[in-house]
Amino acid sequence: MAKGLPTRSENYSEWYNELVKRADLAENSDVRGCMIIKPYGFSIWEKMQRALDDMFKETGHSNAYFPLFIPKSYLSKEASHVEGFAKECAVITHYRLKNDENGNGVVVDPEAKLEEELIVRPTSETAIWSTYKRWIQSYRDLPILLNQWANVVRWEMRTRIFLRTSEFLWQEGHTAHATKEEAIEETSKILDIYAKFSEEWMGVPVVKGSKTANERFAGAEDTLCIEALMQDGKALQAGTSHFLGQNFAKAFDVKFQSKEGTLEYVWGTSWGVSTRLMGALIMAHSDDQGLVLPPKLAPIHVVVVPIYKGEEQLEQIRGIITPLLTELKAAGITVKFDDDDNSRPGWKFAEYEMKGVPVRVSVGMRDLEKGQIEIARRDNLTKEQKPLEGAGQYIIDLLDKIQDSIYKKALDFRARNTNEVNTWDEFTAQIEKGGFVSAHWNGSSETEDKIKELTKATIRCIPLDAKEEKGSCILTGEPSNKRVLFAKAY
RNA sequence: CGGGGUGUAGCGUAGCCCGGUCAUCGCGUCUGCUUUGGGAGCAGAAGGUCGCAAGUUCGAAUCUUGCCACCCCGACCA
Repeated sequence: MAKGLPTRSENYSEWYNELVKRADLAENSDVRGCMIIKPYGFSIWEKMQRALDDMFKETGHSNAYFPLFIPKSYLSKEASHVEGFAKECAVITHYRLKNDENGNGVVVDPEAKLEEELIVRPTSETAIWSTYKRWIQSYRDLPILLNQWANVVRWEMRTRIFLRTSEFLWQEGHTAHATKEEAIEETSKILDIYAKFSEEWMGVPVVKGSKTANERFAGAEDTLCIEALMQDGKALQAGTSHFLGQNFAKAFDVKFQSKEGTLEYVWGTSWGVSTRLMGALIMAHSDDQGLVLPPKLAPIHVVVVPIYKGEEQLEQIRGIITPLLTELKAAGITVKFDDDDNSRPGWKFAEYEMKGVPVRVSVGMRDLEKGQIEIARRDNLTKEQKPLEGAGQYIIDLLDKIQDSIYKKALDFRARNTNEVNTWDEFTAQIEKGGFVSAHWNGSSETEDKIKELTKATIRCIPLDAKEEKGSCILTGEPSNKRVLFAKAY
């Protein structure tokens, strides 16, 4: 009989891997570094997509689709972009296989070598800007606000399911603007959408900030990000929004004629969140019993488990519970009545806890006699008896309460695990303990590198709301005027 | 690409040192009956090129060599 998970305190990463499998979210594929997202896991991703997509549409963006393959030469047009991605690109060199003459299956046909090799997109800036060159001539063509939902490939050396896979799913927004100000505004507008989504839908509090030069996107002038804190005290970059300046416009020669008649380079942004969010969701809330899902992203909100002996009792329960199911469904709540006779209630309880179903209702003959049902919350594992009368509204309200309470719990966790330090000794000790460490820094990449080398911690971001404060750099003692957020990161 | 480790049924494993009824056990699966308020019990059944290849031997899961795959630790990353 399948029993519990490894606990988080025992072995956090084993707990995570096991949970992903046992909750039916995903599994590793036969291709190294790639994952098979299973139906239950994918339906969570679909809910994420839907919510984000709606927000993008509300802010004037449209979806489009660009090809998986990018001519190799495109990548090299923007210097720092190539440098950032060249080391992790899958390359298409041939377009045909043939039967091996020695009968060993199929082999690459050497006759079918491509004139120009193609790369599998690690991101689409180059494909998109080479297109924008054709689409943009005048200020009237601007802005262009596009998004695409796609898969990308980055040939990672070490992979973790959802957190870092060689192929992952994401959305990438690519916008083009006439002015610098407008592009910068777009960058922060998107960051706000990401933060709102993370907090209100995923129940994961995030810090909005900007990246240091070291952590910036290859080809960006400025990278904004949302950073979340996982239960093991490590930080996770959950989304990024880049101000590209005119870098890609210059690389791809994208100019427009302004109202005044001058010819100017276009300003750009790009932004994305990926299936990594699934990892954030899992690690932010789940416990040793399994997954804990915020109701807004749960594929099943409520599961009803009948407890019965024989067909007759089952039908009796079904009859009495049906109005409740109907009421909940009418309120847009996804309910599953689990009348599978092959597994027993105890097994079902454990199984739905593993899968993170927010609310479980169980009903047996004892309850029917008293006109009540048992309602159990996944997030805090409490259960209570409630009269069947009025249970529908109670559950509807409960789901909101759970959504809220999951967020508050994560917020509280982050507050307890965010610490200000002022000396190097405090710093190293606190980094060792985990969590966000807020400290002064002299602003140089060399110092950041040195700190990383010594402690494995990186600057997750310079928080947007960082207040002016005189201090001295944690490593060098040089003056600094604001604190930045350090952590060990995924 | 460096350093370490592991490959035996769908999954997890014993056996390997010391070659010979050793292919073990648990879970899962299938059939039947009894069960059903926190991961059911009994009885029966199916399921394996012991990672691949070559070698040593009368005989190889076990010894030798080569190859492959995966995992962990490092360098790189959303």
